[in-house]
Amino acid sequence: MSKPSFREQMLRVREDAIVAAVNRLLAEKGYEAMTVDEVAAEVGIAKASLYKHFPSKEALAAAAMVKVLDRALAEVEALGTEAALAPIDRLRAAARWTMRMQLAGEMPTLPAQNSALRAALLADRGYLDRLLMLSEQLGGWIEAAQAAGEIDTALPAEVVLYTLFARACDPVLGMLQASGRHDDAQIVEWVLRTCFDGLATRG
Amino acid sequence: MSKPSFREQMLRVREDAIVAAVNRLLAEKGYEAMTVDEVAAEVGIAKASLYKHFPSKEALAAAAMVKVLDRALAEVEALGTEAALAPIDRLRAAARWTMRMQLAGEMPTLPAQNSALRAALLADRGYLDRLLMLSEQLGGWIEAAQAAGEIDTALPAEVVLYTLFARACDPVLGMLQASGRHDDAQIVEWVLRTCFDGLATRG
DNA sequence: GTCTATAGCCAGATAGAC
DNA sequence: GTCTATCTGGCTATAGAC
Repeated sequence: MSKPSFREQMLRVREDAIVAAVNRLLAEKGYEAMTVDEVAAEVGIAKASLYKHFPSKEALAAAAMVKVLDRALAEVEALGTEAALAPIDRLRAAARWTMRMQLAGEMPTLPAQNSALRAALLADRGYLDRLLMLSEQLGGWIEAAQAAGEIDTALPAEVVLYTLFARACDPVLGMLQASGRHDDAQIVEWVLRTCFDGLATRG
Repeated sequence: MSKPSFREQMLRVREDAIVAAVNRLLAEKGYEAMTVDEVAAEVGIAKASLYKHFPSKEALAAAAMVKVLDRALAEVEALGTEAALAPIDRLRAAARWTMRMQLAGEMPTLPAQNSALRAALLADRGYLDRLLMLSEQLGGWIEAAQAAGEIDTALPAEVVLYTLFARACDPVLGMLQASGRHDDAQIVEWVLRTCFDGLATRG
């Protein structure tokens, strides 16, 4: 590996800024409502310059989604090294991380079933590879948690996995935050509780 | 009340057809991705004719949302008359109904935080009135369920209410349906279980 | 690689005949 | 009220100078 030149570093920094802006806008308004003009304005460059870095709006969004998955994979890897955690507590910690991300305005919502973005992501090898890797990591924890009697064995691992992905975009977080009556930490704990313990009384 | 004329009946039937088409398209692709041309094509009339019935795309969507709330209110009213049901079972039945609606492709997704539709709905008295009425009905059941020890009292009623609304649009249902490996009834029961009983083992 | 300016397209909304 | 045809604006994407 040769040391990257100054120009290459600048390029990388700029592209990171672009991806960060896209990520924020995706989280705020979703793919369809986000415009390339807004992205350019937020980064502070001309729209044409964006297209020198990314060939299309879809590629822009895909890069942001890949970055989110990379962050999630890093988080999961870090959780995996904490030997003291029970499998269900790893899952809980991962879910807590996604919820904090969402409240911070940095978690793009899942693409709707029939979105132009969805088609682009399904054709993106980098995205699919990371999604698969994350699914396998979490799937391993889910099976371990079920084997340890921590997760309901009446639920297929697939259902548990999808539920965790969906909770990363749970609109309940935003609704509670919008009400302005609660702080973020409290909101996260409530939603985590509904996710893992359910609405019904435990007894 | 005078008997409606034939013309008025035809008008009503046509507008019902329009609202039904909008409802289906909203459920399928969401507000931003739905086009007025598609609505017109599905109803089988010219786009300009649509605008004789509804002044804008937003009004079109709002009418569909109002209709959904009316159906939900009717369902809730019917559940309220079944004296044998415990409060939590009323809530469960209401949630089951929304999930079946979603799997049938008839439940529009909640408008995103920053959507043009959201602003229109917040300015629509008919929508807000119905939403409030539904919230009060469900809120009453939630408090009764908590008083009876059926719903976790560590959760504010507000959190429970928002969670039930959010589960009406839970993407997990669509993901499981898309996998094609399970039938709708099974999917509903799994998601209901995750909602009320949580992912963690009970016992 | 950055910019300004604009092409090309598509969707919401409207005009005007019938 | 229905239609065909069109207007208008905004959005993705590109041309071309520097």
